[in-house]
Amino acid sequence: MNLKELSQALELSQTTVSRALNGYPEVSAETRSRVEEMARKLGYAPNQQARRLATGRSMSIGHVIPRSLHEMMNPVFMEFIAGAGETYSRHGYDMIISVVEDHNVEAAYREIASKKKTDAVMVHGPRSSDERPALLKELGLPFLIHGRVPGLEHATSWIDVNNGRAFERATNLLLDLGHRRIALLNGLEDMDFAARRRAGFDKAHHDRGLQTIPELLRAADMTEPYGADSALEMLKSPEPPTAFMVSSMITAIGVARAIGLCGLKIGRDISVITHDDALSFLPNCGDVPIFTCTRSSVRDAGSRAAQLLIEKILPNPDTIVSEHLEAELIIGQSTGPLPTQA
Amino acid sequence: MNLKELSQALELSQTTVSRALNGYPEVSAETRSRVEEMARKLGYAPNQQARRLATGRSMSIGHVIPRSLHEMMNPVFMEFIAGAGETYSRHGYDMIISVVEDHNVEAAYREIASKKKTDAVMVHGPRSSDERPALLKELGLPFLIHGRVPGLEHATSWIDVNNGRAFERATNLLLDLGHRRIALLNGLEDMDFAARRRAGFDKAHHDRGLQTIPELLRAADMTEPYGADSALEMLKSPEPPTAFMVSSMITAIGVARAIGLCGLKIGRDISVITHDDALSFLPNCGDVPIFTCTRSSVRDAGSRAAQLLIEKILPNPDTIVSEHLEAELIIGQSTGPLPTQA
DNA sequence: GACGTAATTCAAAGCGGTTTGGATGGGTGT
DNA sequence: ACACCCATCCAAACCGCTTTGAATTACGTC
Repeated sequence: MNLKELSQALELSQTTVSRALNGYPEVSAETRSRVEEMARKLGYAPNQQARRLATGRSMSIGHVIPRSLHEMMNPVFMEFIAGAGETYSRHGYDMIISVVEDHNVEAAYREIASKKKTDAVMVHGPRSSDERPALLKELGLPFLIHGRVPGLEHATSWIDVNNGRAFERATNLLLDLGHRRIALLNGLEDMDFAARRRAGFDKAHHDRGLQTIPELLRAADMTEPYGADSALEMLKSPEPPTAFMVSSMITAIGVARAIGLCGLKIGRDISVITHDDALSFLPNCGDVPIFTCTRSSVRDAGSRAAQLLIEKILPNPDTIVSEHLEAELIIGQSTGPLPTQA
Repeated sequence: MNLKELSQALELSQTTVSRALNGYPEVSAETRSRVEEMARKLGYAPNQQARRLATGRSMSIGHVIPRSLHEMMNPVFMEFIAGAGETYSRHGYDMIISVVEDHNVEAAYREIASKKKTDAVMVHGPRSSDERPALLKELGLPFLIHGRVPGLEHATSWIDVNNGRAFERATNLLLDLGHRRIALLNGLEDMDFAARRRAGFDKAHHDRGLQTIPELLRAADMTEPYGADSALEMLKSPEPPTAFMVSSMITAIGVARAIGLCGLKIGRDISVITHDDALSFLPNCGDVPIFTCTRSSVRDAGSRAAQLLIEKILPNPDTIVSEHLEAELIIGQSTGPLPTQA
């Protein structure tokens, strides 16, 4: 069932039928309803490909995921996608996802642009120095970044958690509780989000005239064993930390395991604060969550990002929009005052 | 730069240029290379939408994710997607993902079919009674199931881990070690994979004339707190289990936490075997992995599924292919013989 | 009753490719 | 020298929709 057949069944021109269905004003109300009814009866739906060709809009948004990024951010990324996906479909957009090797990212974007595959792209996991914004500008491909690229805060559109502030506040909480040997298990610090968390962590110390402790600072892919192994090693060292700031729930779970293995009790002997992306399969809620955390729903971020892209950037690709999401600081069971030396 | 312009620059017809680029034989080698060179020089790439309209193939595969499924399978799902995505792009296919509310799944498929959005779809997380295969057949949309629908094993194409056998073997291992009070923390048992795991668990018992213990059987969304809360409750009961079979690493981590909270040692006091989907952010490997597990890479499954869909099913939509993936049973640190009563 | 205007409707021209059904021309066999 | 056959290449149709520009009809006005 295509437009031609439908218009013949109605004894109307394709023009009129098309206009009736697409809500153009130059169609009488009566005709429109007649068309709509017939379309429903005959089960007509416009061919997507044809419409795309005719309008020049692909009605889809691209997500290019570098393999390396995916390895690291896997679950977080999926949650973002879920949020974005819902918003896309509400607006009639498709989401197309390309998982590519790192060295093929540029080629992937070029292909999207030259073949006119999508109307815009979402950029994930920006690094402190990231070449994607320049490339996308060159290609004329509208985009929005989940995160920020330093130096391009005012030149690109983005949505980002206020990572610096979140980690500064969390660190201050630990300092207020008396902790002075605080470990930081960060993500890889060439990632912008990790650099900002590190900066917040440092700032909280420096503002009180305190120094961070080099032996207690780590940066790596945020896996569970990373958390466990690092924490184990630190806890067994001559001068162990009394608290941990952790960049991911997954890693924090590893830290908790290590603390248990050392026969210590989390929240009493050792404090832990983690960033919590509010992943659906790792709920950390309730009156008193397991982990004290800085929380910001990455799913909401995805949803909001999609909305900004579709409503602000697509209609006017030169618009620059940016939005900060503040993380909540939520007190759970994993923090407590510095234990007094028994 | 479109085909018309390119052909003018070459002083050839669009037909010839199109054929040269698409590898048709009726073009001389010389002409072909001349065309290819010029195309490269001018940066020509065929417009995706136009090609789709002309060929009638969308060169894309759809994944419709019901919200409920997503909640549950989030990380596993993402890993599958990653595997499939790589295979897709190698074959020139796009992956389009729709996250929809459960009650909109049917509508989503109907839309894909009527608008000709994708050439085929991948079906995720089949339930013991699942209406999607029938719908997709009605719509004439080729598909492959990741998992199986009971009763349709020979009527549909699928790829699936041999869940029954995996859990049967794992349960036997525990029984061999002397365990007689084995808890099962399963996924929701209206999901086919969970039903099969349950069946394997039961079979291992029944084959030895043993009964499973109703109080020790649970089925729920496979979150971390589910594991922790269930295990805690069971361990504190008058007749606690001595071993756990768990359907997901995430849940197993919760179990491990509960064991720690009870002051017990995993592998010595309490044994745990989990299914391990080989998620990249939860590596459970090394010489002696943390968890004894039944392991099957869901990423490989995705990759293989995509391959079957593209290479077997698309060329001939009536083909029925099915493939079993065997899970490895890997001994880690979380299992040991039944402790002798001290 | 002629005329300007607004409200509807339509035929046809794209959009940018692929594919069908010839045309053209050089080489071969007799 | 002639018929015939490939090897190449091309003009035009087609995919199914949107949109431009024009035609038709209806209506109120002077």
